[in-house]
Amino acid sequence: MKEFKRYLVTSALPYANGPVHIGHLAGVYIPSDIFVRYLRLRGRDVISVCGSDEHGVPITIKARREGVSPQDIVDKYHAIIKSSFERLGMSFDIYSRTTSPTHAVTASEFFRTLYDKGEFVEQTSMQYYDPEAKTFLADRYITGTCPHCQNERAYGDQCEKCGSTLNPTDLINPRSAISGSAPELRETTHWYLPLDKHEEFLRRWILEGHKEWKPNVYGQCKSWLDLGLQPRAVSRDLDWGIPVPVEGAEGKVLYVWFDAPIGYISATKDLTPDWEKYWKSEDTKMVHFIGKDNIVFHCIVFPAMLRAHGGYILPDNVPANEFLNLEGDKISTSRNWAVWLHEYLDEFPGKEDVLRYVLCANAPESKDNDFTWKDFQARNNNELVAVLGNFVNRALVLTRKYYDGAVPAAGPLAEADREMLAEVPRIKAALEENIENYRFREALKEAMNIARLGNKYLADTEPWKTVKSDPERVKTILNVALQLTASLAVAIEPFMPFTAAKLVKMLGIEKPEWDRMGCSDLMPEGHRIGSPELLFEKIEDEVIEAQLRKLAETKAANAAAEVSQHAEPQKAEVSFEEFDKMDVRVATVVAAEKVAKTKKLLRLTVDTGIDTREIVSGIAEHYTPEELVGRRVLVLVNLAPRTLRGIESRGMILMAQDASGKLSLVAPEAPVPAGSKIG
RNA sequence: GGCGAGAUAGCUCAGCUGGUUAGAGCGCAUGAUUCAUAAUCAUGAGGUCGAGAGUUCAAGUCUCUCUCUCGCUACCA
Repeated sequence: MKEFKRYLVTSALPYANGPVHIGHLAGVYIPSDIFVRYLRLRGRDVISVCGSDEHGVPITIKARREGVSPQDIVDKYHAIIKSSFERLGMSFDIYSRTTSPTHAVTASEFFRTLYDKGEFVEQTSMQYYDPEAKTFLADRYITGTCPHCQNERAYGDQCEKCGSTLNPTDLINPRSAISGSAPELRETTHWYLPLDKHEEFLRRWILEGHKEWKPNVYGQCKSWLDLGLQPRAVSRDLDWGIPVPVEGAEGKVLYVWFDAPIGYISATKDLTPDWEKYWKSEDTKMVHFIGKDNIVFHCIVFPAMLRAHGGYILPDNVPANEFLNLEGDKISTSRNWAVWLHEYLDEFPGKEDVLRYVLCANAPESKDNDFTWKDFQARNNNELVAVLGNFVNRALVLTRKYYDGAVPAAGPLAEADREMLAEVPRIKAALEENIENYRFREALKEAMNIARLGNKYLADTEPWKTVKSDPERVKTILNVALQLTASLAVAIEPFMPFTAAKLVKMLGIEKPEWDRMGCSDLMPEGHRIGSPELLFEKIEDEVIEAQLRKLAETKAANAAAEVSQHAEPQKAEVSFEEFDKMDVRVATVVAAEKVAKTKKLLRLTVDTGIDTREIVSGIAEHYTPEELVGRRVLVLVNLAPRTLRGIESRGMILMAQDASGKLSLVAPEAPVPAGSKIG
């Protein structure tokens, strides 16, 4: 096992086009904060860096939509994210941003170094250009009609209605989102990082050198490597971002995914002049905390960048988590299906640790998980209140009652006392083992075990009874119980820093060092404890119901929005002659089969009354071949033939589509023979 | 279609390189208890470990096939 002298912990840079929600917290920030708080408690040399990711196209689009500048957008969300992190007790050593001056220099120099070393490939391609706005258009800036579902508001990279992934040139009737004019194809040159050149190295480094990475991370990397790596563009034609530091590259900026991870480096530079010690010494352990959507960038692209640059260390581990769902549905910023951190902090003042606890206890460490308000309530009431809060309260109240708040002296230890005290070092070891291997939910369980065992210890020794028969014995019991509360204060600190601080204050001691956990002199004899307060309070049903109502309202609003959104405006008027050109017929499906190696395509043989012909239709996700045979359908028979997957498709089956994209056959109400005309 | 991850008690999850009656927390039932925020403690019920086949003296754990969920990727009206 390699010995490291210091740690560099990075947490995924939140994208500054919206606030942070519980999914981000459970996946990235809570685990990261537990890890660094633990390392600090152990006296390790550790720095934790993070910051807002503020470049990229989505921010410019949001700015345009709201009629403000991209800078306004990132200023707004950077402030919200930064302050909500602070309020949650995130203990970054620095929370920076990628619009900082340091970052501009760092990212620029990084690019230039790779450029000068010849680590890039230059490639010219045809891209849409807006002649009116005099700018190349990013994929997202081009709208047009989706060739698949005819949605007229599809984007150049994706149709949000049918979910298809598109290229800008796929769009029918493309338009610039900036000026509305028709874009033209022009040549543009970009720089590409030839990942294929680093493939062999990455393969060895990850697949052979890091078998200990989490299965989801390792598997995802293997999947990418086995597919074969392709050169990846690192520049974009855009006016928001870090300019490409090359002569003649005016109007080009670094691709956001190139500059974002460099943000970790710039943040470190802003934090300490000693930054190179953390980034360039082999005895530094670098750990990237991210969500599963970032695996490829942190395990493949960024390491390739660092290696191409030279002089930098690579991550020792990338403990990516899976996703957290909310009440059974995927969290979505655009659909407002989320519990927003800043809203939670306002609505649940003083309950920062409850959220931290629940999100850690239920973190999606090995698979996607679900956050429910009912579970949130149950964990608070049955675990935090009943187990942790209750144990501390019992110990402190008894001490006040019997000894007026002064720690009693321990007499000779009985078997039960020794057994109890011996548990703590065992728990301490388990905590260390689990945290250092990124198993935070298991670690949290161990920390809670101190309180659990404490409750059992009190139930077994029954000081409230013994006090009448053997008051001397009770002194020992409560002394032991108080030592436990002090150990507890250290053990829970990485997970629940606010509660730990409150507990330390109630005990009237300094925060004990990690290695003193389990000692039996943490609470010295005669020391006066402070006044007991409750660490946690019950959360009533009404509070949970209110949150559920809020989500129900969101759901209703989304449904309403979807309906209005999809009642698309009427298309341009057509003459009767134009309409009459369409030849729509009733036809009967005589045969149907799946097109091999496709997910959506069916090859249909239909009797149109005119002839029997083949039509390829993308409805395999909505209809099975069996249920189609014999069905009457409407077919546009004089549509120009098109060849799909080597099959000539002659005509189009008419389908109705609902808001969710579900397709439904359209057929005459009464049986009408094949070949009947529609019109 | 290809690839990856997951599928274990009502719920959320542990189960390392295959080895005695499959574990934990919560929930549930019963009992005990009252120092404590009706909190706690004990006991118990509850699982053909997604389905099927195979390897083995022995499989939740290895192999193959299949099903479902999530993700990546390809193809696509």
